[in-house]
Amino acid sequence: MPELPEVETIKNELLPLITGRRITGITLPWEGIVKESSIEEFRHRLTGRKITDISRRGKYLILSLDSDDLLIIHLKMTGSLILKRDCEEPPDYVRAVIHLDNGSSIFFRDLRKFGVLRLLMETGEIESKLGPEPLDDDFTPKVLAQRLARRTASIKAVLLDQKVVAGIGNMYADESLYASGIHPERPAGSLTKGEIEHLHKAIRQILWAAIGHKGASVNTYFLPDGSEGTAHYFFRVAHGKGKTCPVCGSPIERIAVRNRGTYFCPKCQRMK
DNA sequence: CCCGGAACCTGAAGGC
DNA sequence: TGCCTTCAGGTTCCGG
Repeated sequence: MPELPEVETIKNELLPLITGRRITGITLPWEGIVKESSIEEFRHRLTGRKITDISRRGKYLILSLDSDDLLIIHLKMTGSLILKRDCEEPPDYVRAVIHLDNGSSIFFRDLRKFGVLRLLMETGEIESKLGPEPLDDDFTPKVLAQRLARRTASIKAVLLDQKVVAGIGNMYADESLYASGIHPERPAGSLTKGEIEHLHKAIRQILWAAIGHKGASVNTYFLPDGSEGTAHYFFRVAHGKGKTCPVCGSPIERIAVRNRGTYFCPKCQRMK
């Protein structure tokens, strides 16, 4: 499940390999992956264009083109981008292929077909859906506090809201709440200043560390070369079925918050 | 605006 | 063995 660290890793890995490359064609084994433009228009606007940059905002990947179009990629839950030579065996579940002028292609594989490709002229549409980048310098505890204030929903649900903070998903929400000793069902607006400061620090540390480990390959996430990240080896509660708390030894509990599997230590993360 | 639940999808895993 | 149910969890849509 690609969240901020996984998407950041894909961006970092692809950047030196595809910038400057020209797109020679698009293959769409599943046309439903393209949103908001016709297949013909999509192909036409991409074919022959040069990729000038690749960046990330929240969980979105943004390929900049020399036409000033932006190719917006969202991997949703099971998407990954695999870069392969055209002479190699293609991966399974390929929904789109971006053919490049150096004999390689970017394969968008996505078991569950939730992934999305769309062309935009500017980033306004995705900016309007996203809150601050948690790793930017201007994401301060005060900014987080303002975004949690007066919210009655659980802190877990609010952390998953991309308008509050961009890029946090189920795994890193659980890890951040565990690290800051906050019960996932606490109303977001009830957190104290000290708890918010702790949570803010935990979010940044955990996301930075996960990027250092090139993301967490808990399910269908792979790096563009097909290898796996190792961030999940360092998870303390996320996907912690049958695990025990590394601090107090209590069994990790699983509850559902907004239909999300939520793991926490009932002793270290109290409701108060 | 805020909140929670359903929908979108497909395969793996577990129960019987 | 095989069928059935449940689980996985990012985003959007919809009703309250």
